[in-house]
Amino acid sequence: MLLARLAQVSREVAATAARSRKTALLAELFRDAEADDVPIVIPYLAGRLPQGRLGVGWKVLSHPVPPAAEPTLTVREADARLTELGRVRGAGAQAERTRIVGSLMGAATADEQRFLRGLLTGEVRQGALDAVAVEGLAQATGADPAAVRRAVMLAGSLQTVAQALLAEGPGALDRFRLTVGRPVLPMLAQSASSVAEAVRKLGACAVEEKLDGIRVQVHRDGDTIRVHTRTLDDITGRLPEVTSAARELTGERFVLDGEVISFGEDGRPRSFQETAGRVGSRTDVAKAAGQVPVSPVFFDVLSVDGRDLLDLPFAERHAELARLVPEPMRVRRTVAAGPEDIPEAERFLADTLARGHEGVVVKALDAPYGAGRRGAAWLKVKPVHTLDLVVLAAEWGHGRRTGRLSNLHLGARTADGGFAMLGKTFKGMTDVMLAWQTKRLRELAVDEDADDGWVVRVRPELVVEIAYDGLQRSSRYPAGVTLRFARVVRYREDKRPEEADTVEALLAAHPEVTP
DNA sequence: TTCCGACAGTGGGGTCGCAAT
DNA sequence: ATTGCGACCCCACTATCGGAA
Repeated sequence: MLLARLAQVSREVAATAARSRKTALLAELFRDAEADDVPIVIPYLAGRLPQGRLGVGWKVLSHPVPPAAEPTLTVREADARLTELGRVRGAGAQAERTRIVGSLMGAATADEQRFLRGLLTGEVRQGALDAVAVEGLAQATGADPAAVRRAVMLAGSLQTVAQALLAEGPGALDRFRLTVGRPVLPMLAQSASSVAEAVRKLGACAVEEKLDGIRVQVHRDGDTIRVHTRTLDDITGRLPEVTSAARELTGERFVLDGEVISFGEDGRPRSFQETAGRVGSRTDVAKAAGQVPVSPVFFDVLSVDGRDLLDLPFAERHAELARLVPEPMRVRRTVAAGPEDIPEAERFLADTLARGHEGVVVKALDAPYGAGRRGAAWLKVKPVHTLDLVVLAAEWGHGRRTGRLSNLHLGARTADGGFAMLGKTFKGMTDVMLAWQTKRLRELAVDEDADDGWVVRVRPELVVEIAYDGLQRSSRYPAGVTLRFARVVRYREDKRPEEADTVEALLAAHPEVTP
Protein backbone atom coordinates (compact mmCIF):
# COMPACT_ATOMS: atom_id res chain seq x y z
CA MET A 1 0.00 0.00 0.00
CA LEU A 2 1.24 3.47 -0.83
CA LEU A 3 1.90 5.87 1.99
CA ALA A 4 0.00 8.42 -0.09
CA ARG A 5 -3.20 6.45 0.52
CA LEU A 6 -2.71 6.73 4.29
CA ALA A 7 -1.91 10.42 4.08
CA GLN A 8 -5.05 10.94 2.01
CA VAL A 9 -7.29 9.01 4.43
CA SER A 10 -5.73 10.79 7.39
CA ARG A 11 -6.58 14.13 5.78
CA GLU A 12 -10.16 13.04 5.10
CA VAL A 13 -10.54 11.79 8.66
CA ALA A 14 -9.26 15.09 9.99
CA ALA A 15 -11.64 17.00 7.73
CA THR A 16 -14.83 15.44 9.10
CA ALA A 17 -16.18 16.01 12.58
CA ALA A 18 -18.54 13.03 12.53
CA ARG A 19 -17.09 10.08 14.40
CA SER A 20 -19.19 7.66 12.36
CA ARG A 21 -17.59 8.95 9.16
CA LYS A 22 -14.08 8.72 10.64
CA THR A 23 -14.82 5.11 11.60
CA ALA A 24 -16.08 4.25 8.12
CA LEU A 25 -13.01 5.77 6.46
CA LEU A 26 -10.65 3.80 8.68
CA ALA A 27 -12.63 0.58 8.19
CA GLU A 28 -12.40 0.91 4.42
CA LEU A 29 -8.66 1.32 4.61
CA PHE A 30 -8.19 -1.62 6.98
CA ARG A 31 -10.09 -3.84 4.54
CA ASP A 32 -7.75 -2.87 1.71
CA ALA A 33 -4.53 -3.39 3.67
CA GLU A 34 -2.37 -6.39 2.75
CA ALA A 35 -1.34 -8.74 5.54
CA ASP A 36 2.20 -7.35 5.72
CA ASP A 37 0.93 -3.78 5.81
CA VAL A 38 -1.33 -4.37 8.79
CA PRO A 39 1.22 -4.03 11.59
CA ILE A 40 2.25 -0.68 10.10
CA VAL A 41 -1.05 0.74 8.90
CA ILE A 42 -2.86 0.17 12.18
CA PRO A 43 -0.55 2.20 14.42
CA TYR A 44 -0.02 4.84 11.72
CA LEU A 45 -3.73 5.52 11.56
CA ALA A 46 -3.95 5.68 15.32
CA GLY A 47 -1.24 8.35 15.10
CA ARG A 48 1.58 6.22 16.47
CA LEU A 49 4.79 4.63 15.20
CA PRO A 50 5.23 0.87 15.62
CA GLN A 51 8.83 1.55 16.67
CA GLY A 52 7.71 3.88 19.44
CA ARG A 53 9.64 7.10 19.89
CA LEU A 54 12.62 7.50 17.59
CA GLY A 55 14.61 10.36 19.03
CA VAL A 56 13.33 12.72 16.37
CA GLY A 57 11.79 16.03 17.40
CA TRP A 58 11.27 19.46 15.94
CA LYS A 59 15.02 20.06 15.79
CA VAL A 60 15.67 17.23 13.34
CA LEU A 61 12.51 18.03 11.36
CA SER A 62 13.38 21.70 11.04
CA HIS A 63 15.55 21.04 7.96
CA PRO A 64 13.21 21.48 4.97
CA VAL A 65 13.43 18.97 2.10
CA PRO A 66 11.84 19.47 -1.34
CA PRO A 67 8.97 17.00 -1.74
CA ALA A 68 8.74 14.36 -4.47
CA ALA A 69 6.33 15.08 -7.32
CA GLU A 70 4.81 11.60 -7.59
CA PRO A 71 3.83 9.22 -4.78
CA THR A 72 6.01 6.10 -4.95
CA LEU A 73 6.76 5.45 -1.27
CA THR A 74 5.06 2.37 0.19
CA VAL A 75 4.18 2.09 3.86
CA ARG A 76 6.63 -0.81 4.19
CA GLU A 77 9.48 1.23 2.74
CA ALA A 78 8.70 4.12 5.04
CA ASP A 79 8.56 1.74 7.99
CA ALA A 80 11.92 0.16 7.06
CA ARG A 81 13.60 3.57 7.00
CA LEU A 82 12.08 4.52 10.32
CA THR A 83 13.30 1.25 11.84
CA GLU A 84 16.76 2.15 10.59
CA LEU A 85 16.34 5.57 12.18
CA GLY A 86 15.53 3.99 15.52
CA ARG A 87 18.80 2.06 15.50
CA VAL A 88 21.00 5.16 15.24
CA ARG A 89 23.08 5.70 18.37
CA GLY A 90 26.36 7.17 19.54
CA ALA A 91 28.42 10.09 18.31
CA GLY A 92 27.05 11.85 15.25
CA ALA A 93 23.60 10.43 15.93
CA GLN A 94 21.79 13.69 15.34
CA ALA A 95 23.49 14.28 11.98
CA GLU A 96 22.77 10.70 10.93
CA ARG A 97 19.12 11.02 11.99
CA THR A 98 18.83 14.26 10.06
CA ARG A 99 20.27 12.51 6.99
CA ILE A 100 17.84 9.56 7.19
CA VAL A 101 14.85 11.81 7.80
CA GLY A 102 16.00 13.96 4.87
CA SER A 103 16.17 11.02 2.47
CA LEU A 104 12.77 9.75 3.63
CA MET A 105 11.21 13.18 3.26
CA GLY A 106 12.81 13.59 -0.16
CA ALA A 107 11.02 10.45 -1.35
CA ALA A 108 7.68 11.71 -0.03
CA THR A 109 5.16 14.03 -1.64
CA ALA A 110 4.11 17.17 0.20
CA ASP A 111 1.04 15.40 1.53
CA GLU A 112 3.09 12.41 2.70
CA GLN A 113 5.65 14.74 4.31
CA ARG A 114 2.90 16.37 6.32
CA PHE A 115 1.68 12.98 7.51
CA LEU A 116 5.17 11.69 8.39
CA ARG A 117 5.95 14.88 10.26
CA GLY A 118 2.78 14.37 12.30
CA LEU A 119 3.74 10.78 13.09
CA LEU A 120 7.27 11.69 14.13
CA THR A 121 6.18 14.49 16.42
CA GLY A 122 3.14 12.63 17.76
CA GLU A 123 0.83 15.32 16.40
CA VAL A 124 -1.29 13.66 13.76
CA ARG A 125 -4.33 15.51 15.13
CA GLN A 126 -6.92 13.87 12.92
CA GLY A 127 -9.47 13.42 15.68
CA ALA A 128 -9.04 9.66 15.68
CA LEU A 129 -6.73 7.85 18.07
CA ASP A 130 -7.00 4.30 19.41
CA ALA A 131 -10.69 4.43 20.26
CA VAL A 132 -11.79 5.39 16.76
CA ALA A 133 -9.32 2.93 15.23
CA VAL A 134 -10.88 0.21 17.41
CA GLU A 135 -14.34 1.08 16.06
CA GLY A 136 -13.03 1.03 12.49
CA LEU A 137 -11.38 -2.31 13.10
CA ALA A 138 -14.61 -3.77 14.44
CA GLN A 139 -16.48 -2.47 11.43
CA ALA A 140 -13.91 -3.85 8.99
CA THR A 141 -13.99 -7.34 10.49
CA GLY A 142 -17.58 -7.63 11.67
CA ALA A 143 -16.49 -8.02 15.28
CA ASP A 144 -18.33 -6.63 18.32
CA PRO A 145 -16.74 -3.23 19.12
CA ALA A 146 -16.95 -3.82 22.88
CA ALA A 147 -15.16 -7.16 22.51
CA VAL A 148 -12.43 -5.53 20.41
CA ARG A 149 -12.00 -2.74 22.95
CA ARG A 150 -11.71 -5.24 25.78
CA ALA A 151 -9.17 -7.31 23.89
CA VAL A 152 -7.07 -4.18 23.30
CA MET A 153 -7.13 -3.29 27.00
CA LEU A 154 -6.13 -6.81 27.97
CA ALA A 155 -3.42 -7.08 25.34
CA GLY A 156 -2.24 -3.59 26.23
CA SER A 157 -1.81 -3.05 22.49
CA LEU A 158 -4.07 -2.18 19.58
CA GLN A 159 -1.59 -3.55 17.09
CA THR A 160 -1.47 -7.17 18.24
CA VAL A 161 -5.25 -7.35 18.42
CA ALA A 162 -5.61 -5.75 14.99
CA GLN A 163 -3.23 -8.22 13.40
CA ALA A 164 -4.99 -11.25 14.88
CA LEU A 165 -8.41 -9.86 14.01
CA LEU A 166 -7.64 -9.04 10.40
CA ALA A 167 -5.89 -12.38 9.86
CA GLU A 168 -8.35 -14.67 11.61
CA GLY A 169 -11.57 -12.75 12.11
CA PRO A 170 -13.60 -12.17 15.30
CA GLY A 171 -12.83 -15.65 16.64
CA ALA A 172 -9.30 -14.47 17.43
CA LEU A 173 -10.58 -12.18 20.18
CA ASP A 174 -11.08 -15.10 22.58
CA ARG A 175 -7.32 -15.47 22.84
CA PHE A 176 -6.93 -12.11 24.56
CA ARG A 177 -7.41 -12.83 28.23
CA LEU A 178 -5.71 -11.46 31.29
CA THR A 179 -2.36 -13.22 31.43
CA VAL A 180 0.14 -12.96 34.25
CA GLY A 181 3.25 -11.38 32.77
CA ARG A 182 1.40 -9.38 30.13
CA PRO A 183 0.45 -5.90 31.38
CA VAL A 184 -3.08 -4.53 30.93
CA LEU A 185 -4.06 -0.88 30.72
CA PRO A 186 -4.87 0.34 34.23
CA MET A 187 -8.23 1.64 35.37
CA LEU A 188 -8.25 5.43 35.82
CA ALA A 189 -10.31 7.81 37.96
CA GLN A 190 -12.47 10.82 37.20
CA SER A 191 -12.48 13.93 39.40
CA ALA A 192 -15.08 14.98 41.92
CA SER A 193 -15.15 18.27 43.77
CA SER A 194 -15.91 16.86 47.23
CA VAL A 195 -16.07 13.63 49.17
CA ALA A 196 -19.78 14.22 49.82
CA GLU A 197 -20.48 14.51 46.11
CA ALA A 198 -18.47 11.37 45.35
CA VAL A 199 -20.14 9.27 48.07
CA ARG A 200 -23.62 10.45 47.06
CA LYS A 201 -22.87 9.47 43.47
CA LEU A 202 -21.46 6.03 44.19
CA GLY A 203 -23.44 4.75 47.17
CA ALA A 204 -21.59 1.95 48.96
CA CYS A 205 -17.93 2.77 48.42
CA ALA A 206 -14.41 2.61 49.71
CA VAL A 207 -12.58 5.86 50.44
CA GLU A 208 -8.87 5.27 49.91
CA GLU A 209 -5.87 7.52 50.40
CA LYS A 210 -4.39 8.86 47.15
CA LEU A 211 -0.61 8.73 47.15
CA ASP A 212 1.33 11.17 45.00
CA GLY A 213 3.77 8.76 43.40
CA ILE A 214 4.10 6.55 40.32
CA ARG A 215 1.38 4.06 39.36
CA VAL A 216 2.66 0.48 39.08
CA GLN A 217 1.28 -2.85 37.96
CA VAL A 218 3.21 -5.77 39.42
CA HIS A 219 3.14 -9.23 37.83
CA ARG A 220 4.55 -12.26 39.60
CA ASP A 221 4.72 -15.69 38.04
CA GLY A 222 6.82 -17.80 40.38
CA ASP A 223 10.32 -16.33 40.31
CA THR A 224 9.55 -13.96 37.45
CA ILE A 225 8.48 -10.49 38.58
CA ARG A 226 7.77 -7.55 36.29
CA VAL A 227 6.83 -3.98 37.15
CA HIS A 228 5.02 -1.74 34.64
CA THR A 229 4.02 1.93 34.58
CA ARG A 230 0.65 3.41 33.65
CA THR A 231 1.71 3.41 29.99
CA LEU A 232 2.90 -0.21 30.37
CA ASP A 233 6.60 0.55 30.19
CA ASP A 234 8.71 -2.01 31.99
CA ILE A 235 10.54 -0.42 34.93
CA THR A 236 11.38 -3.62 36.81
CA GLY A 237 15.09 -2.88 36.80
CA ARG A 238 14.67 0.47 38.51
CA LEU A 239 12.64 -0.78 41.46
CA PRO A 240 14.44 -3.56 43.35
CA GLU A 241 12.35 -2.74 46.46
CA VAL A 242 9.19 -3.62 44.57
CA THR A 243 10.42 -6.94 43.25
CA SER A 244 11.65 -8.02 46.67
CA ALA A 245 8.34 -6.98 48.25
CA ALA A 246 6.45 -9.01 45.64
CA ARG A 247 8.71 -11.99 46.28
CA GLU A 248 7.95 -11.94 50.00
CA LEU A 249 4.21 -12.24 49.48
CA THR A 250 2.78 -15.72 49.98
CA GLY A 251 1.14 -15.98 46.54
CA GLU A 252 3.09 -17.38 43.60
CA ARG A 253 1.04 -16.00 40.73
CA PHE A 254 -0.71 -12.64 40.85
CA VAL A 255 -1.19 -9.20 39.29
CA LEU A 256 -1.32 -6.24 41.67
CA ASP A 257 -2.21 -2.60 41.06
CA GLY A 258 -0.77 0.13 43.23
CA GLU A 259 1.47 3.14 43.63
CA VAL A 260 5.15 3.46 44.32
CA ILE A 261 6.16 6.29 46.61
CA SER A 262 9.08 7.36 48.74
CA PHE A 263 8.69 8.05 52.46
CA GLY A 264 11.15 10.15 54.41
CA GLU A 265 12.69 9.03 57.69
CA ASP A 266 9.87 10.80 59.52
CA GLY A 267 7.39 8.53 57.76
CA ARG A 268 5.90 11.34 55.72
CA PRO A 269 5.75 11.07 51.93
CA ARG A 270 8.53 12.79 50.01
CA SER A 271 7.52 15.25 47.30
CA PHE A 272 6.37 13.94 43.93
CA GLN A 273 9.51 15.43 42.40
CA GLU A 274 11.72 13.30 44.62
CA THR A 275 9.81 10.07 43.99
CA ALA A 276 9.61 10.67 40.24
CA GLY A 277 13.31 11.49 40.05
CA ARG A 278 14.13 8.24 41.82
CA VAL A 279 11.89 6.13 39.58
CA GLY A 280 13.39 7.85 36.54
CA SER A 281 16.95 6.96 37.56
CA ARG A 282 18.41 4.10 35.51
CA THR A 283 22.16 4.42 35.59
CA ASP A 284 22.99 3.70 39.22
CA VAL A 285 19.87 2.18 40.70
CA ALA A 286 21.58 0.95 43.87
CA LYS A 287 22.84 4.43 44.70
CA ALA A 288 19.49 6.04 43.88
CA ALA A 289 17.72 3.43 46.04
CA GLY A 290 20.08 4.21 48.90
CA GLN A 291 19.28 7.91 48.76
CA VAL A 292 15.56 7.74 47.99
CA PRO A 293 14.14 4.31 48.86
CA VAL A 294 10.64 3.65 47.58
CA SER A 295 7.80 1.48 48.84
CA PRO A 296 5.00 -0.17 46.88
CA VAL A 297 1.51 0.41 48.26
CA PHE A 298 -1.24 -1.67 46.65
CA PHE A 299 -4.95 -1.04 46.24
CA ASP A 300 -6.23 -3.69 43.82
CA VAL A 301 -5.60 -7.21 42.58
CA LEU A 302 -6.45 -8.29 39.03
CA SER A 303 -5.45 -11.92 39.11
CA VAL A 304 -4.46 -14.46 41.73
CA ASP A 305 -3.46 -18.12 41.34
CA GLY A 306 -4.65 -18.19 37.74
CA ARG A 307 -8.05 -16.68 38.56
CA ASP A 308 -8.98 -13.59 36.55
CA LEU A 309 -10.62 -11.16 38.99
CA LEU A 310 -11.33 -8.28 36.60
CA ASP A 311 -15.09 -8.82 36.51
CA LEU A 312 -15.52 -9.31 40.25
CA PRO A 313 -16.96 -6.38 42.19
CA PHE A 314 -14.32 -4.28 43.94
CA ALA A 315 -15.47 -5.51 47.37
CA GLU A 316 -14.54 -9.07 46.41
CA ARG A 317 -11.31 -8.07 44.72
CA HIS A 318 -10.31 -6.20 47.85
CA ALA A 319 -11.02 -9.26 50.01
CA GLU A 320 -8.57 -11.16 47.80
CA LEU A 321 -6.08 -8.30 48.11
CA ALA A 322 -6.31 -8.41 51.89
CA ARG A 323 -5.58 -12.15 51.85
CA LEU A 324 -2.51 -11.68 49.68
CA VAL A 325 -0.97 -8.39 50.82
CA PRO A 326 -0.32 -7.46 54.46
CA GLU A 327 -1.92 -4.28 55.70
CA PRO A 328 1.18 -2.04 55.80
CA MET A 329 1.62 -2.63 52.07
CA ARG A 330 -1.97 -1.63 51.25
CA VAL A 331 -3.40 1.88 50.98
CA ARG A 332 -5.29 3.09 54.05
CA ARG A 333 -9.03 3.13 53.54
CA THR A 334 -12.41 3.45 55.14
CA VAL A 335 -15.70 2.07 53.86
CA ALA A 336 -18.84 4.19 53.49
CA ALA A 337 -22.16 2.37 53.26
CA GLY A 338 -23.92 5.46 51.91
CA PRO A 339 -24.56 9.17 52.49
CA GLU A 340 -24.91 8.60 56.27
CA ASP A 341 -21.17 7.92 56.36
CA ILE A 342 -20.15 11.18 54.65
CA PRO A 343 -18.90 12.75 57.92
CA GLU A 344 -16.64 9.76 58.51
CA ALA A 345 -15.39 9.93 54.90
CA GLU A 346 -14.62 13.63 55.33
CA ARG A 347 -12.69 12.93 58.52
CA PHE A 348 -10.72 10.31 56.60
CA LEU A 349 -9.85 12.86 53.90
CA ALA A 350 -8.74 15.42 56.50
CA ASP A 351 -6.60 12.80 58.23
CA THR A 352 -5.07 11.70 54.91
CA LEU A 353 -4.14 15.29 54.05
CA ALA A 354 -2.68 15.79 57.52
CA ARG A 355 -0.42 12.81 56.88
CA GLY A 356 0.90 14.62 53.80
CA HIS A 357 -0.94 12.81 51.02
CA GLU A 358 -2.62 14.18 47.93
CA GLY A 359 -6.28 13.38 48.60
CA VAL A 360 -8.57 10.37 48.33
CA VAL A 361 -10.04 8.13 45.67
CA VAL A 362 -13.64 7.09 46.26
CA LYS A 363 -14.42 3.71 44.65
CA ALA A 364 -17.76 1.98 44.11
CA LEU A 365 -17.72 -1.37 45.89
CA ASP A 366 -19.82 -3.08 43.23
CA ALA A 367 -17.75 -2.01 40.20
CA PRO A 368 -15.61 -4.39 38.13
CA TYR A 369 -12.06 -3.42 37.13
CA GLY A 370 -12.53 -1.31 34.01
CA ALA A 371 -9.11 -1.82 32.39
CA GLY A 372 -8.09 1.21 30.35
CA ARG A 373 -11.24 3.16 31.20
CA ARG A 374 -11.49 6.48 32.98
CA GLY A 375 -14.83 5.42 34.37
CA ALA A 376 -17.11 7.02 36.93
CA ALA A 377 -16.64 4.12 39.37
CA TRP A 378 -13.46 5.74 40.75
CA LEU A 379 -13.61 9.41 41.77
CA LYS A 380 -10.59 11.32 43.02
CA VAL A 381 -10.97 14.22 45.42
CA LYS A 382 -8.11 16.64 46.00
CA PRO A 383 -8.11 20.04 47.69
CA VAL A 384 -8.04 22.96 45.27
CA HIS A 385 -6.29 26.26 46.03
CA THR A 386 -6.93 29.51 44.21
CA LEU A 387 -4.98 32.72 43.66
CA ASP A 388 -5.58 36.01 41.92
CA LEU A 389 -2.65 36.49 39.54
CA VAL A 390 -1.74 38.96 36.83
CA VAL A 391 -1.32 38.08 33.14
CA LEU A 392 2.21 39.06 32.05
CA ALA A 393 2.12 37.64 28.52
CA ALA A 394 0.33 35.10 26.35
CA GLU A 395 1.32 32.65 23.63
CA TRP A 396 -0.43 32.00 20.32
CA GLY A 397 -2.26 28.65 20.30
CA HIS A 398 -1.90 25.68 17.98
CA GLY A 399 -4.43 23.42 16.23
CA ARG A 400 -7.96 24.40 17.06
CA ARG A 401 -6.60 27.36 19.01
CA THR A 402 -4.71 28.81 16.04
CA GLY A 403 -5.22 32.57 15.93
CA ARG A 404 -6.17 32.69 19.62
CA LEU A 405 -3.97 33.81 22.47
CA SER A 406 -3.97 30.67 24.58
CA ASN A 407 -1.17 29.98 27.01
CA LEU A 408 -1.02 32.63 29.75
CA HIS A 409 2.12 33.66 31.63
CA LEU A 410 1.10 34.20 35.24
CA GLY A 411 2.68 36.56 37.74
CA ALA A 412 2.36 37.24 41.46
CA ARG A 413 3.22 40.56 43.10
CA THR A 414 6.68 41.00 44.57
CA ALA A 415 7.84 43.17 47.46
CA ASP A 416 9.38 45.74 45.10
CA GLY A 417 6.07 46.41 43.37
CA GLY A 418 6.83 44.25 40.34
CA PHE A 419 5.65 40.79 39.33
CA ALA A 420 7.35 37.38 39.41
CA MET A 421 6.29 34.78 36.87
CA LEU A 422 5.00 31.59 38.54
CA GLY A 423 4.25 29.48 35.49
CA LYS A 424 1.86 29.20 32.57
CA THR A 425 -1.59 27.80 31.91
CA PHE A 426 -3.81 27.08 28.94
CA LYS A 427 -6.39 25.10 30.90
CA GLY A 428 -9.92 25.95 31.90
CA MET A 429 -10.71 28.37 29.09
CA THR A 430 -13.93 28.20 27.12
CA ASP A 431 -14.01 29.28 23.48
CA VAL A 432 -15.73 32.48 24.56
CA MET A 433 -12.95 33.22 27.04
CA LEU A 434 -10.30 32.50 24.40
CA ALA A 435 -11.89 34.97 22.01
CA TRP A 436 -12.29 37.58 24.74
CA GLN A 437 -8.76 37.30 26.09
CA THR A 438 -7.27 37.44 22.59
CA LYS A 439 -8.92 40.78 22.00
CA ARG A 440 -8.29 42.15 25.50
CA LEU A 441 -4.63 41.10 25.67
CA ARG A 442 -3.86 42.60 22.28
CA GLU A 443 -5.19 45.90 23.59
CA LEU A 444 -2.71 45.59 26.47
CA ALA A 445 0.19 44.44 24.28
CA VAL A 446 3.56 46.12 24.66
CA ASP A 447 5.43 43.62 22.46
CA GLU A 448 3.51 41.59 19.87
CA ASP A 449 6.55 39.77 18.61
CA ALA A 450 8.55 38.33 21.51
CA ASP A 451 10.29 34.92 21.20
CA ASP A 452 10.08 34.71 17.42
CA GLY A 453 6.49 35.88 17.35
CA TRP A 454 5.09 33.22 19.69
CA VAL A 455 4.66 35.48 22.68
CA VAL A 456 2.69 38.67 23.15
CA ARG A 457 3.87 40.61 26.20
CA VAL A 458 1.26 42.80 27.86
CA ARG A 459 0.99 45.53 30.45
CA PRO A 460 0.43 43.69 33.77
CA GLU A 461 -3.13 44.91 34.30
CA LEU A 462 -5.43 41.94 33.81
CA VAL A 463 -6.22 39.89 36.95
CA VAL A 464 -7.20 36.25 36.58
CA GLU A 465 -8.33 33.76 39.22
CA ILE A 466 -6.24 30.59 38.99
CA ALA A 467 -6.90 27.21 40.60
CA TYR A 468 -3.93 24.93 41.32
CA ASP A 469 -3.14 21.70 43.14
CA GLY A 470 -0.05 22.79 45.00
CA LEU A 471 3.31 24.44 44.89
CA GLN A 472 6.52 22.81 43.75
CA ARG A 473 10.13 23.82 43.59
CA SER A 474 11.33 25.26 40.31
CA SER A 475 14.69 26.18 38.86
CA ARG A 476 12.98 27.89 35.93
CA TYR A 477 11.02 30.66 37.61
CA PRO A 478 12.41 33.62 39.58
CA ALA A 479 10.56 32.93 42.83
CA GLY A 480 12.04 29.42 42.91
CA VAL A 481 8.57 27.87 42.90
CA THR A 482 5.84 27.12 40.37
CA LEU A 483 2.20 26.12 40.48
CA ARG A 484 1.23 22.51 39.90
CA PHE A 485 -1.65 22.02 37.42
CA ALA A 486 -2.63 25.66 37.20
CA ARG A 487 -5.93 26.39 35.40
CA VAL A 488 -8.09 29.45 34.80
CA VAL A 489 -11.25 29.81 36.87
CA ARG A 490 -12.39 33.27 35.68
CA TYR A 491 -11.19 36.75 34.90
CA ARG A 492 -11.41 39.29 37.73
CA GLU A 493 -12.02 42.56 35.94
CA ASP A 494 -13.29 43.90 39.26
CA LYS A 495 -9.77 43.62 40.67
CA ARG A 496 -6.80 45.83 40.03
CA PRO A 497 -3.29 44.33 39.71
CA GLU A 498 -2.32 45.96 43.03
CA GLU A 499 -4.90 43.65 44.63
CA ALA A 500 -3.38 40.46 43.20
CA ASP A 501 -1.77 37.89 45.50
CA THR A 502 1.86 38.19 46.47
CA VAL A 503 4.73 35.71 46.25
CA GLU A 504 5.25 36.19 49.97
CA ALA A 505 1.68 35.15 50.81
CA LEU A 506 1.89 32.19 48.46
CA LEU A 507 5.06 30.88 50.12
CA ALA A 508 3.52 31.42 53.55
CA ALA A 509 0.52 29.32 52.50
CA HIS A 510 2.77 26.41 51.53
CA PRO A 511 5.40 26.17 54.27
CA GLU A 512 6.29 22.60 53.20
CA VAL A 513 7.85 24.01 50.02
CA THR A 514 10.93 26.17 50.38
CA PRO A 515 12.39 27.73 47.25
C1' DT B 1 -35.75 15.77 22.99
C1' DT B 2 -32.34 16.16 26.35
C1' DC B 3 -28.65 14.26 28.95
C1' DC B 4 -24.34 12.31 29.64
C1' DG B 5 -20.29 9.06 28.78
C1' DA B 6 -16.31 8.68 26.11
C1' DC B 7 -12.87 10.85 23.27
C1' DA B 8 -9.70 13.98 21.32
C1' DG B 9 -7.22 18.09 21.75
C1' DT B 10 -4.45 21.57 24.12
C1' DG B 11 -0.73 21.97 26.27
C1' DG B 12 1.68 22.54 31.73
C1' DG B 13 6.42 21.40 34.89
C1' DG B 14 10.00 18.26 36.35
C1' DT B 15 13.69 14.85 35.91
C1' DC B 16 16.69 11.77 33.64
C1' DG B 17 19.82 10.24 29.87
C1' DC B 18 22.34 11.18 25.90
C1' DA B 19 24.72 13.85 22.49
C1' DA B 20 26.47 18.22 21.22
C1' DT B 21 29.03 22.20 22.54
C1' DA C 1 31.40 20.49 32.63
C1' DT C 2 27.40 22.53 30.75
C1' DT C 3 23.56 22.89 27.63
C1' DG C 4 19.83 21.34 24.60
C1' DC C 5 16.73 17.88 23.19
C1' DG C 6 13.67 14.01 23.65
C1' DA C 7 11.23 10.65 26.50
C1' DC C 8 8.18 9.91 30.03
C1' DC C 9 6.39 10.70 34.56
C1' DC C 10 2.55 13.44 36.85
C1' DC C 11 -1.91 16.07 35.23
C1' DA C 12 -6.94 19.62 34.23
C1' DC C 13 -10.12 21.05 31.48
C1' DT C 14 -13.42 21.95 27.27
C1' DA C 15 -15.82 20.69 22.99
C1' DT C 16 -18.05 17.36 20.52
C1' DC C 17 -20.33 13.18 18.90
C1' DG C 18 -23.64 9.84 19.43
C1' DG C 19 -26.02 6.54 22.22
C1' DA C 20 -28.96 6.29 26.44
C1' DA C 21 -32.73 7.96 28.98
